[in-house]
Amino acid sequence: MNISIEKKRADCSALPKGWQREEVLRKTGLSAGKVDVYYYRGVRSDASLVPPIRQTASIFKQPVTVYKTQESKVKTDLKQGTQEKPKQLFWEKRLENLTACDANGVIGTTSLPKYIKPLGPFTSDATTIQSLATALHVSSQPITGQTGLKQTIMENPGVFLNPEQPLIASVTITKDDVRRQEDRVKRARQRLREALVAA
Amino acid sequence: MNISIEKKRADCSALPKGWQREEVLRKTGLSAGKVDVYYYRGVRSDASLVPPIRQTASIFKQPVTVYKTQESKVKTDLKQGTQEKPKQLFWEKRLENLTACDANGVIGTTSLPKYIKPLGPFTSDATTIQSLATALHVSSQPITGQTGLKQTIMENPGVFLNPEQPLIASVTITKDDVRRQEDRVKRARQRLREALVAA
DNA sequence: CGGAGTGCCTTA
DNA sequence: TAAGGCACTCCG
Repeated sequence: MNISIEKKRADCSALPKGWQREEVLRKTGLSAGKVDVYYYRGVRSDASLVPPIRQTASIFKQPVTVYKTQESKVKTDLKQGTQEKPKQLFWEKRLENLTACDANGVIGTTSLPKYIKPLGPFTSDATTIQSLATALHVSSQPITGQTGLKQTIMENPGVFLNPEQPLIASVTITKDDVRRQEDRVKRARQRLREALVAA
Repeated sequence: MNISIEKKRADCSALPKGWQREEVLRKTGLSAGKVDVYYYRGVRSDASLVPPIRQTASIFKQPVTVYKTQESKVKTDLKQGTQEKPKQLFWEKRLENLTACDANGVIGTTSLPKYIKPLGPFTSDATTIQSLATALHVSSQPITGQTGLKQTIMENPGVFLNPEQPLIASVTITKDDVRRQEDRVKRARQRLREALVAA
């Protein structure tokens, strides 16, 4: 019995981060036996497309905040193969014009620390923060930012962006940074205590 | 204002008799601007599908034989376009096993003159006669029979049959043929007169 | 109209 | 001559 592999999909070190190479064997016709090569880019983290949301699960007697850690798998079977649906590469685009608000209007605004530099096809700080916050929330690996060459990424972000990192330039957090942040939290807590005593 | 033709349906000399070519412009999507080409075959005369029939029209006080010279136009709108109903190409098939009869059984049988040769996907003389009789009854153009190559037509009658001609090989009726037929009618009338006198 | 899969031209 | 890369067909 003659066994031959008809489809083979794999990472490939020569490719930019997040890309895969697929080889498909032609099975019929004059060109049967030839191989077609296809390149696919892995999906960027899209957990944020199903954001944490308040909804009522019937086993609880009150609303509960739930979130999905991974996309539910929906498959469309076309012929014998399994087809993936197209997905949004720059999911941050969806959140571009959304802001938190209450009855009095928009709640605060945010700004980036000076050592966090936006990098990618978006320019607003809000978009950068969304990207970073999602990475921190979802990623199981260290957050480093984009480590590729800025020029390379900016010329063709669809190809060269590292899909597993947020839209910021490479960044290093030192022990000092951590210590400074701990101090800041400590001071904020102290002020809160004083305010409660004074009230 | 930019006017472009979205649908264009026309005869095409490169096509077999009775076929039309339609070009449809894709208006949206990735392939917008491309053209899909469809081929349609004109309907073969199907007047015989509404055969002459005895029925009562209320303005007459007795049954009257009526017949339709052309199909009544029934349109089914599918989406925004006008869809035609599929029609039977070889309508003779419907009549294949029908014969005239009276209380005593089948009335007579028919046979073809030797110079009328059946040509098409049917073999019985009865079918050939139905086809020929309908053509003589309905057609406004001269009946010549199928003028294409017999082999071509037989290999793919659905494509190469001339829809405006009956299922007989090309035939020529000479002045002599007409004169012989006139003589035959004259003699039959003569015999009828004699029979009536004798009765 | 989209997409998988094949035809076939181009390049070296 | 092989591999790459479009164009195109065909069918859902």
